[in-house]
Amino acid sequence: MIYDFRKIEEKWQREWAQRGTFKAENHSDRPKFYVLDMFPYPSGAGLHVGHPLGYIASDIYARYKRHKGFNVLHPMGYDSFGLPAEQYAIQTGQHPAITTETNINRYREQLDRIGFSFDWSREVRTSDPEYYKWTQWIFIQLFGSWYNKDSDRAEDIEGLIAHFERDGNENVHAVCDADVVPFSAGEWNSFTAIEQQEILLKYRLTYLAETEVNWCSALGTVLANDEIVNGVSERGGHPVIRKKMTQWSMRISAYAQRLLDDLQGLDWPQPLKDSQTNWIGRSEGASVSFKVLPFTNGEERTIEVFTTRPDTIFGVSFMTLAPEHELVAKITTAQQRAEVEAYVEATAKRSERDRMADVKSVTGAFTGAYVEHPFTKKPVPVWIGDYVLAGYGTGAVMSVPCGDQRDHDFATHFNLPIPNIFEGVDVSTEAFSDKDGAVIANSDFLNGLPYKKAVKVAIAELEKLGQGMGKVNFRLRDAVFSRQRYWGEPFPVFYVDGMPQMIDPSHLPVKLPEVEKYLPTETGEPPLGNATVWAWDSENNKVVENALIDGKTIFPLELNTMPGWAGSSFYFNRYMDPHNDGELFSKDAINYWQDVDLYIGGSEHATGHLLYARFWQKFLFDKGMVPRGEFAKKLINQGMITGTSAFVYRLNVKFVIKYTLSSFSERLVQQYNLTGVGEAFQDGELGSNFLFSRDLKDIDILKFKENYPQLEEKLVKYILEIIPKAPIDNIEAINQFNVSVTTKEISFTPIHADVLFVNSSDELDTKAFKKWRPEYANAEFITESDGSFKVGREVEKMSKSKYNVVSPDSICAEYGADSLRLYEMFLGPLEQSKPWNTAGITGAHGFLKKLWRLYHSGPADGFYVSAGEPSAESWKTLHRTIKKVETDIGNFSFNTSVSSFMICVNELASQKCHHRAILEPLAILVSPYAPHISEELWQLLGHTESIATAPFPLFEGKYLVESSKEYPISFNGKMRFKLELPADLSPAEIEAAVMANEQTLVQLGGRTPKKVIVVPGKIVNIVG
RNA sequence: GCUCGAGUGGUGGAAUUGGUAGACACGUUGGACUUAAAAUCCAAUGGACAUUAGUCCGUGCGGGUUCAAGUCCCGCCUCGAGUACCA
Repeated sequence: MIYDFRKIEEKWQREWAQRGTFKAENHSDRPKFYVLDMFPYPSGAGLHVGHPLGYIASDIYARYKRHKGFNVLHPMGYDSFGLPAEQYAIQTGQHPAITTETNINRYREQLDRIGFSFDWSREVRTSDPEYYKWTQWIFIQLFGSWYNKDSDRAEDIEGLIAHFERDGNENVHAVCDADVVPFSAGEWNSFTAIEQQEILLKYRLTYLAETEVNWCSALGTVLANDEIVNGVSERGGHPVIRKKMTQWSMRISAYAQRLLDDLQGLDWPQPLKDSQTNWIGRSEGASVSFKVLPFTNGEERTIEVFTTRPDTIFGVSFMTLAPEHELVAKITTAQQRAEVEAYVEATAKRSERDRMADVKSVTGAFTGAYVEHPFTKKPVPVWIGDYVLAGYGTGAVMSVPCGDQRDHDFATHFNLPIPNIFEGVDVSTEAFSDKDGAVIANSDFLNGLPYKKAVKVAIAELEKLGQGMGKVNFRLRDAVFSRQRYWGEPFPVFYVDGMPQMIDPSHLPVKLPEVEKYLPTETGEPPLGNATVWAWDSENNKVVENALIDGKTIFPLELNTMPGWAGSSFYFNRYMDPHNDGELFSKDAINYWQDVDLYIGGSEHATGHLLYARFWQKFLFDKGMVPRGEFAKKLINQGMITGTSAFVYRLNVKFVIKYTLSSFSERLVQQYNLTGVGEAFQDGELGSNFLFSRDLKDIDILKFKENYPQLEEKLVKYILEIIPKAPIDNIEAINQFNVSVTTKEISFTPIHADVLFVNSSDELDTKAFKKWRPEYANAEFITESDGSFKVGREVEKMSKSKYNVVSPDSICAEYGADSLRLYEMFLGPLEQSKPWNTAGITGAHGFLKKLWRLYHSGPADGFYVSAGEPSAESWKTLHRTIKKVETDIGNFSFNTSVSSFMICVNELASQKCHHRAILEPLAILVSPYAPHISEELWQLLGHTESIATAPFPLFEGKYLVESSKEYPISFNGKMRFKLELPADLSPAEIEAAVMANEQTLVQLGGRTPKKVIVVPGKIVNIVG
């Protein structure tokens, strides 16, 4: 009876769906286990074999946990808002909701074929109004909260208002805008409502503020820092510049310290934690304020700087501000104004990418202003320079050229003094930035102190002056939360007198309006401005169309939408109770499921999704809505499956054309610098129409001429056909030339061939290739000596543009989902990146056939297991496998457990084991990996219930007890032979037995060993 | 530049706490079955030398510790990932 995987897989996928086998209950006596995958963005390209890798691993784990008696939550959904759907809409006019729906259906079809045990009844889609209702709801909660540094958590804004009414903002320690001015209770109460709202906005956890943003004009939107890679947009690679715009921001910076601290307790990959630590970028130092000179008409200005080296304060010889620093315009002297303004303008125009590409060149300008050194009271010149970043610290630095290389470069370039404050160090050519090697000198009260002490003393002295204090600074900046896009969550916000108002949660969701154009409007307004009327009727509490904004009952709505990460920052909680219309999730559900036990996804989300999601989780935790401050206990980054691209090699040729002139004019002589000789030469280069097989491409011009004389002739002919006939465009002159071509140099350009046209022996279907690339329709394929045309191979990222995509559907069709699952796991360690090679799948497929045969090789055709007692050998094989598989799953070492299955089946087959006592537990062991075949065998074994919840076989050590051990006997550490000895011998007995052995005597050749090492149960080493 | 991670056969990769290097699979070669192919099964497969027995070499390179090193220590090399003027 053959293993008909198509029938079996289709049958069980249908059965599971009908029976609701994997539906998780929110109430259970069994312990809970939550296994989560990062939900995909449903792109138009569909899945390739790299995508399901993590899903397969998590599915194995989820199935294993079900066998172990857990109530498993294993949901799946779609992160379905985002740029590509919208870009597609702009190009084709198709509504993103429609293309998204199509893509989701395709994804679902592909996922279903792989046999995942997802509980689809809990599916969420971020673009579904029933879902984004809650994204909007959380936004409202954030708006209604402020961060209290004293309690170190987010609190309701009402409490803050009460405090203002009672005591003003004195003694309020909030994480908020730096430019909040102090006010008393009396002042607060006398402020207008709008003034009060303006002040409160500076405290809220999400706030509207004019900030420096990353503006990408090609995408027509702002981008978050993690959406920019190497100075260009992550999507599309468009240039990005810094620009001031009024935007919604999220005060993630309030949580910087907690986000850092709580990493400690997470079982996440170290590289991922490192990159979050890096991104948060905590640094300890001091803030120092410098007074701006002179103190005219009583107006005293100071410039704040942050430094990690307050100990070097006596080395300050100038100060540098970021060109965007707000004081630049105010302190620049009339004399320097023109230069400074020109510099500021020039830097503002530069894109991020230009700036990054140009790190080495030093630029800047002198403002003409001076500040006073806090200790020496000497004037310090103030410069601006773009090496100082506006967004970090205060956007100003105290420049210590002897201790900081960038300051040193700047000083050298502009000829500024470089005072030395280190004992016995030469700083004339290079700054001395080694903290621990330094003893401070020329620094008044810091003289003779080492780094750490000097820092302490300097801070203490600054505090005495009231001009500084110890400070911790973070690199992490607040996250810009608005996007000028259509396909995202609308804000639940309308504006009254220019101040943002939250729509009452009872009226959510605020649904996206229909628009005709998805591009931002000409005026730079977001696409929602394209809706005929997109306004809020505050009387009837609804979005209205075709009504005039009157500022009384009809108000303008926020036109921006939320960024992609909004919907993904809490979806793991929503899965717990996805259809709850009255709450984000019920108390019962969240208290039962608590948090994610295992989260699997890509490492590219390290500083985006995974940081934002932790932030929102902490916020919900502060508000008492979730019981855990971290949402995922354990996280694994699956590696990438790379593609194996195929190449053909196009012959390129460098050639010389010789023009022999029968007669030539004075003009030609001049134009081509002819020296009176009747010849002119011109070099040329072109790609030919000849495609070479891979092993032929390592050939030089001499060999080429020798090996392919006819080809060279053709090539010359080809060149003659397509090059201009004469070095001038005078038609009449052509006849005066005799043209000949000599090939001079050849090279090969690799050209992608679609892997679909390549068989397992790397041979290319040249007909299919020609049809696919019409520009090579007339190309000549130069084959190997055996007549085959072979492609070259190279490992690259799997992508459509590289024509190396292998789809899971084609694998499922040819080998089955179980084969795909096994093979993906078998490829190598989960976390590692590894190349896909379709040829290898026969190994996994062959294993499944052998497994099937194990249950089908009785006396008659068909299913067969026997009763009775299996051999000791078979018991040993089974229990060794149970043990191995359990430890492997525990270590997420799925590749090694697949090989242990292979070993097990190979052994059982050679033992001719047909015993139910062995084959029944074996089916369960294999079931997490290859669920379809296991279900089928389980049913054939006579079970009516699904195998999914069958208890995992218990390991029993008694089956592995050995009566003897085959000892490797080594001499000076080199294994020479093996010796079977009883397992219960003492070391002395082992030694005696080994020394008495014939082979030992041969090895020793009469010498007496110096020492014999016996490790019972392991090895014997004879040192001679 | 900085921070991580990794280098093992033709290929993907195994190797418990320092204890038989190369499990398992792909590929290759040879054989059986077959009219033939597919499928299946059997055997060989790190390199060199050797008729066999066997010997020597071998986990990126150079040292070291140890009875014993892919594994531990020191110094390099190469590749990959992340980050990048963070004061």
